[in-house]
Amino acid sequence: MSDASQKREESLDVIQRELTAFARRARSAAARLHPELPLVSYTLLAHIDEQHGCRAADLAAHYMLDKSTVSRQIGALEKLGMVERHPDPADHRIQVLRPTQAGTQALAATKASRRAAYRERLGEWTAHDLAQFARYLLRYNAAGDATAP
Amino acid sequence: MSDASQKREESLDVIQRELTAFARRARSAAARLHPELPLVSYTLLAHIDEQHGCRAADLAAHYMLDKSTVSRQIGALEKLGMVERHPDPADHRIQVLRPTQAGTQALAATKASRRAAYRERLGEWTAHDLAQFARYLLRYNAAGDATAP
DNA sequence: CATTTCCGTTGTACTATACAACTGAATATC
DNA sequence: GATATTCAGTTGTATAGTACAACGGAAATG
Repeated sequence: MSDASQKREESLDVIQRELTAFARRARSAAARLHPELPLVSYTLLAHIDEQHGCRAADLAAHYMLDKSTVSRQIGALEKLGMVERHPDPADHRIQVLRPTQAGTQALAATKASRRAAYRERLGEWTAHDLAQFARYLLRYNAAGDATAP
Repeated sequence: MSDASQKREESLDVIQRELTAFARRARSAAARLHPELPLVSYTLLAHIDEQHGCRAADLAAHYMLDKSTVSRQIGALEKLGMVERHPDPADHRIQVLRPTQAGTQALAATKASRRAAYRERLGEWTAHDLAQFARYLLRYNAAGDATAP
């Protein structure tokens, strides 16, 4: 194996290991830091908000979740008063999901507290390094959803 | 807010969002690609292997898992014949965990298949970008285990 | 129409996880 | 040296998140 491709392999191994380590820790850390709005709910709620309303099937597709999982998660969010289901007049099979005011607020609060945590954690980084890291992550995630990790 | 710190905030948001997206997908993708050795078991087994034997408490600390969780995971790995527990003669409280031959093999196989997936996914990247990305991930993960995401 | 396909719910089961209570072993304190 | 404390691991119990399968109603397609 050439020297260059040797280096590539090493980098790949590091990326694999570190991303996996991150994934392994993400949930517990999120649960600890934001008990009021669990990671999964947060993620779904954020997506609903960004899309300005969407269907359960969209969430399932986007996050590779079973529709039953999404259905229950939405149920939980509804019980918390964070989302509302609006029947679509044009197609009675569809429910359009929208964040309630409480949902929007909770989302903003969680987003702010997460941002603060990241700001602290990455406080030593230069703006250039942050921008580079963000760019790499975007590129990585865009590279095909089905291949990780 | 200054222009520079505006940029910082944007990068932080991207990093937060992309890492979260990754974490959300990691489990299902791993389960799909490697049904024979689940993500958690794989991770623990890999750590045991890299450390050339370690204690359950080390695993718990490193992955921020409860010791009961580790205990059960190790139990599962043992039942699969992938790890052995060796009592430490110097301290009878301690069990040194070691991969069995079967464990080492399964680990190698899974590692190879993951590496192949990564190689394909990141095939377009230059060696330099891979190295940079790996560096950032290492730095990120080293920056304090308790703050993410 | 009849069939198929789509959207969502519900029943059931499994995995990963945490917390608490416990056992046994080593260390510290008096 | 006896007692108390701390440490390593197990087990009981509970919970969250998830998948798969079976279903119901609604729409699209033949």
